[in-house]
Amino acid sequence: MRTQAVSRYVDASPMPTAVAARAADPMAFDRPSFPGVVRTLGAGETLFAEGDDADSAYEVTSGLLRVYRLLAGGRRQITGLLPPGRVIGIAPDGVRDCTVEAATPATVRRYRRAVFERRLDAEPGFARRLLTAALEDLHRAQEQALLLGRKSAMERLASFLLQVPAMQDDGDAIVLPIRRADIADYLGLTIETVSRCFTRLKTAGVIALHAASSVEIRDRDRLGDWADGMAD
Amino acid sequence: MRTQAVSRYVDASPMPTAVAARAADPMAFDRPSFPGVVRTLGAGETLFAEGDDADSAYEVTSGLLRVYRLLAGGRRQITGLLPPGRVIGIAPDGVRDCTVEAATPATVRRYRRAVFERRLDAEPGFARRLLTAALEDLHRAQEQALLLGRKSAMERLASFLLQVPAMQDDGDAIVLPIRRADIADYLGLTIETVSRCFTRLKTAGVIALHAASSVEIRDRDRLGDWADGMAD
DNA sequence: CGTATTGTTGATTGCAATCAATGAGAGTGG
DNA sequence: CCACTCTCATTGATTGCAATCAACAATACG
Repeated sequence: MRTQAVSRYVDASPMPTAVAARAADPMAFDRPSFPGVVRTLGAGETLFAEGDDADSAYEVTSGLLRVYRLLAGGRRQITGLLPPGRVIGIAPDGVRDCTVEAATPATVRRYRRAVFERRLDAEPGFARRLLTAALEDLHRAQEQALLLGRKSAMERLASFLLQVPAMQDDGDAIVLPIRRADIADYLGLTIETVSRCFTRLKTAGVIALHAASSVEIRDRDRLGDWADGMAD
Repeated sequence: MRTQAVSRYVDASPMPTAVAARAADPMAFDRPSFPGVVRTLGAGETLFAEGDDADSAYEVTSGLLRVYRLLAGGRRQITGLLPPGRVIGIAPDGVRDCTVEAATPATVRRYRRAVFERRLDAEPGFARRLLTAALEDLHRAQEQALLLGRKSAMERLASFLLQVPAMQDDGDAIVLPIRRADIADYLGLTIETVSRCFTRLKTAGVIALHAASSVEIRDRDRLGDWADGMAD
């Protein structure tokens, strides 16, 4: 039952089940010989900030982190929304180049620089796995550049909704774990524009909005058309 | 002499001297045991295209490559401009996710997948160097996202001019190896807007335009102010 | 020297930002 | 349980920046 799935999310965990499952492995850094220390973050809590000394890397184990950079006048660009399984904070030069906060209540496993280095030397293939992960991040960054540089507001939101399956409950019912402000800053828009685009998609019958944070994708194909600028 | 430096660029190589120097090493993949095959590209020539099978990686050895993605309606977003020393094309999944062309006449060294793999296994630390390079790319991508998502046209162009030292002749005389169309597609703008911004910076006395491709930075600090939105 | 390509400038339009209220929940305390 | 408040989201009116449309200028090139 869809409703049940949603309430399960609300009751127990900040992330839908699909994500909890993903959290179980993909990267799975934790090893007895290279222990990660679990840290719990409340919503909005900062993991680290731009300019800080970087002496650890982190793997997201639950919740959602937001990575961002700030500009004069308080302008913010969110460059990443990290679901469980993603790694953040490897900084060869020792200084943080972005700020990371919990967008929802979250947990991470922390790996101290020394432990990380030791493992890079001891475990052949570890650097390679990290390389693959970094290249995936790079691909996502490229995708975001395309979105920010060349897509209209409607295309941005539609692309976003299609790309969020990371936080998706199956059955096309999505519970967005983040607020309009985060979506706006991720898409390079304002909250008003994001809201208007939601309304337009709803009016077009492509999505249903049960609550501000509960979106149901009614017609995935047509949403894809919006994302590609093939609809109007 | 400044003029000499510029003419040296025009006469001999598509890249100014500073870059030729950089080309000598930073990454320096070439090893007798892991040979890279040199390939020469004419201006506009394609190295590989989105969707192609990926069986090689490349190191830029001269010139400038442009990395881009396309959207419906011919919209193009350039996600990277690669000077000598940069590596492109490592694709664990075997499929190209972007197109790479020579923005100027260029040369690259090609490393076949098999050679690359062999080296990853044989040379400890190679994967780590690649990881560091990928993380640097990631940082640049983040910077670009900030620019595309939150900066005004003037801020974008000013940031671009300050960040191009990769192609810079010392003495603040820059010969831009690329056309307005490339700058526009890199900055998420149109050529008209780029042109207007150049004119405004020139009128403000911050830069001088000797020719369309020859820009001289007259006041680096004030250009920095423009880049940060602190000028008007 | 003529043609093609690239760059600049001007006029106008249009999309998203900004400014300004209003509405909808969630949590609190009476 | 119901005001009350606080935060977040939606909607409306207007502005403003950059895109588009349209000439025109400059440079490269055969």
